[in-house]
Amino acid sequence: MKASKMKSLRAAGWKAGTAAEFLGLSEAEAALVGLKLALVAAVRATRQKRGLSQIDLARRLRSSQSRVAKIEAGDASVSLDLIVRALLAAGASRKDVQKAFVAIE
Amino acid sequence: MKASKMKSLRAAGWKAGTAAEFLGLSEAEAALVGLKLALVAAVRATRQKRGLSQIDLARRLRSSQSRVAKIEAGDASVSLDLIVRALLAAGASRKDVQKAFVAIE
DNA sequence: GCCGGGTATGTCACATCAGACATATACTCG
DNA sequence: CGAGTATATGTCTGATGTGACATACCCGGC
Repeated sequence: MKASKMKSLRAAGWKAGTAAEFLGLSEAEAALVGLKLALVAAVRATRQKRGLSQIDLARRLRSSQSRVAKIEAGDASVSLDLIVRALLAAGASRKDVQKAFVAIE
Repeated sequence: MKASKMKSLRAAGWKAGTAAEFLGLSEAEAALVGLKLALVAAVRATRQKRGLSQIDLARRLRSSQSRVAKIEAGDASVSLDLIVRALLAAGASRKDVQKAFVAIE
């Protein structure tokens, strides 16, 4: 999806000044992906630390095992909202979420 | 949406052990809302610090002024993804996002 | 008064995400 | 080997989020 968006933008032949915006955009996309990956790792770590199976977490999340698997796999069809919800449902406190967020290098 | 979900759960007459889960859920919901509000405030602050109008930010985000307004208003129809994207598009660095996240009490 | 830039609010068609299910894979223990 | 448990992957249908547009609401200067 990101790649296709970039392609269409390129194909559109943007005018002066838009190049910087474009670069900024992809930079932002990369940052967002980084955040997601960090949180995703925290979800799995938190879940395992509590000795929960994906099914257990799915129950707490009121979702399904397959969706939990997708969350942890960093599947593109998973939103940041759901990742954070999963992290909280896994038992992470607000503070833990913050730490997970900061645990990016 | 949250309220309706809670209602339907209540109406469903949950079994033993589910009560704690239910409480945990609403707690998580509250934490998520808190995170969103903190980030939303950061979006407006960052945008204004850079002297950008909502229209300017909308352009960078490749979205519309009305959506930016909704983001900053904490509208329920706005996802965490979009809030973070807006924050980044407003010029916030990854570090700034982390700080915004931590700036919750 | 009335413009003008900036912001807020409501609506809608379309895109994306969600939960659920089936199914596949992997690993352990008899 | 088969049975059990945990996780991964693909695909549906319905729910939710999105951009765009119209329009209303401010407020400052003219």
